[in-house]
Amino acid sequence: MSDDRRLDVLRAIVEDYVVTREPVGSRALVERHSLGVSSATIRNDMAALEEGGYIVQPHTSAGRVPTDRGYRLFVDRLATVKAMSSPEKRAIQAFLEDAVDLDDVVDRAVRLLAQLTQQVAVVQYPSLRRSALRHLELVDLGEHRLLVVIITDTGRVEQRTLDLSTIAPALSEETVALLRVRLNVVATGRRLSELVVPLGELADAFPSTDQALVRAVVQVVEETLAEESEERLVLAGTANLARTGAHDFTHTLGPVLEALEEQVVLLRLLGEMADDAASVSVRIGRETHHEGLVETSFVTSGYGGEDATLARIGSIGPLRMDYPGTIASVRAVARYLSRVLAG
Amino acid sequence: MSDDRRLDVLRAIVEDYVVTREPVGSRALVERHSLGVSSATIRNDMAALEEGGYIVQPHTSAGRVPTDRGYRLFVDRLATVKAMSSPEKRAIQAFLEDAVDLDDVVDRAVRLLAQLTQQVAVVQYPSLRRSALRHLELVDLGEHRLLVVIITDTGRVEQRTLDLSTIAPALSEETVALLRVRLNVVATGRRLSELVVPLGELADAFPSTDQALVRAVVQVVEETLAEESEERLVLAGTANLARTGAHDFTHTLGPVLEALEEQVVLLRLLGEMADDAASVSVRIGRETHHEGLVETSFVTSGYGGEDATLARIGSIGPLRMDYPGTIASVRAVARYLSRVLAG
DNA sequence: ATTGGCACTCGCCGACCTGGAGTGCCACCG
DNA sequence: CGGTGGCACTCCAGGTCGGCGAGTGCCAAT
Repeated sequence: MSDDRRLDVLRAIVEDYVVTREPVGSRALVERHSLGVSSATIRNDMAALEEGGYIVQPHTSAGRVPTDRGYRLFVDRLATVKAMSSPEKRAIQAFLEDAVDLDDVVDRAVRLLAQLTQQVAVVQYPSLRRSALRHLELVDLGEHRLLVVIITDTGRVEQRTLDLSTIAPALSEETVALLRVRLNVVATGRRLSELVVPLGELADAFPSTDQALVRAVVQVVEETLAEESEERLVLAGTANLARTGAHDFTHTLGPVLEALEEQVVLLRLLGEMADDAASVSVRIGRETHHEGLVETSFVTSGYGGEDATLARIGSIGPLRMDYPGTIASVRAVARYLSRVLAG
Repeated sequence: MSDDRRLDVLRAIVEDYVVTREPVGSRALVERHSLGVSSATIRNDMAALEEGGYIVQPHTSAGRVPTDRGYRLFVDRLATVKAMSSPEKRAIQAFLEDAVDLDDVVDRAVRLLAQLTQQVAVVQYPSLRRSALRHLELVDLGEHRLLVVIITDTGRVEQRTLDLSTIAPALSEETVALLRVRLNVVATGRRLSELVVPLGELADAFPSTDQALVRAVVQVVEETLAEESEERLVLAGTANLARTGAHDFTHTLGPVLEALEEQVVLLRLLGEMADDAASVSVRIGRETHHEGLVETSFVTSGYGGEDATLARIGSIGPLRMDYPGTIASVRAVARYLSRVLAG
């Protein structure tokens, strides 16, 4: 018995089901794919595949539908990745290169991905902790308020204001200038995650009158880096859910939207998938470990450079999505996004 | 014939329909509201209301449903505004006051409004052009790159990087410092919209070698202010559409989501409604002038202080929404949002 | 192992029916 | 003249029924 053919059958089922959205039967299968055997043979294979848990029939006397497990096997062993056409590549690159700042890059990337996949796209802002620091700026706002601005090499800018009325009521221009210089000497060019120790030692180098000030500033910087909540996400293409996936969800669309709004859920997912380094990884159905997303799959990739992944982007769609196409799109956008941020 | 009673009937129809989501008939009406007349009389009134275009019946032998026009009359003349309870007020204020920066305030406000109304909430970022300037900062990033940071009194921070390699290859620390000081002298405390002329004259005060630099910086500032695209929006509660409005839309949910993603559409709407100054205003169905939103209504209010409206917030829900409740929520959030930004 | 054949299962779809809610109208009344 | 009770009429919602067809599982044959 040919094990290969069974896999071919599974592939055919997935491909057909993705297109037609309807359970696919043995007859239709032999007609559309040149499998070289009769429908009865296919039926036997199907029975075996069902035995293995790769497909199910919604009712007796209906065709077969892939299960989570079936899709999993499909993406792991059966899917041949589609290559992007050159014009597509150029369009992607051009579109991203036109961006004016980081917000714009992220915004363009997420819209682009939503457009390409016709699904929901999500882009995570470049991680603060894993970025390298380009500049630290201190601005005296008057009224005992100090603005701390953190600028990373990816162009991300974070700011916090600091109330100094109880710490350093008389804030001199010179102290601020000195602190600015020293902070930058210590910090510039380093990964933010490597900064905690050197920053902690900084206060010692200042006269005792200024130490409280220095410590307060250092603390703000550290807090900003530590804040997980600052792992910001941007979404686009939720409308695609309702459009293309109209008959996939309709009654279960609510939970999906809720899950998408709960950024915590997405952040956890993205975090879990970060293990898989910079390559594309896929979560199918229950693998998302989230109730609202059992009928969806999530394709993600890291971005941000060869060595270290800064953050992730991804595309969320119905279980029966075009996996090869989505994977190709996610990979392409991730790649060009990395390139634009590096350049 | 009592014209007043007809309006009472309309009010009753709207109120019932909002609750039951089903066409309301004459019998049910007399049972639930003490109108003091028989159902036959109500039927006559209903016929008159239908004649006037305030209600329609989906089919013969069905109850009546309010039209856009009916809702309009309801909100204009019949709706008594609900007052927020004191605990609610306090909760709103407390929740908004906990925010750490502008992004956080806006984020909290939009989530809060979505939660209160159980609909989609939208908050527009405080307008740059109408804000006053708190500080302008210039940061030399090295490699001929200059970072321009604009900080407004509402806490909004915009930044742009500027490539100077062709303009001022040798950028001296002193020039930057001088420019920073002079920019702030001219700009601090002014409305950004009043800045164009004074900024334009600034270059003349510099030695000719630096004029190109000054002009470039000024241009960036002006561009940033001019960019309509920087009228940023934040949404929340799209999941509420699918949940509560499940049977209102289902098949028309796609277009609604598309419209919401097209921020241009929302911005136009908010812009149109800005005429109505700081008070709450309502767009019902077709009044939105947008195909995807014909089955929705939009309740908005300006916020940002007594004198000048900085931007708007709003709530979008199905045609048959709780208008008094929504209006109360929008007004309350707008009010406390203004207060928090001012404080 | 593959295949043609065949009996069987079931969901889908249209036809049909009936109950009930709601209307419009009319004749009547205070 | 506005309000009311009554009544005939309409038409949707929901349920039942039966036939069609797609699809299956199994078996005997190759």
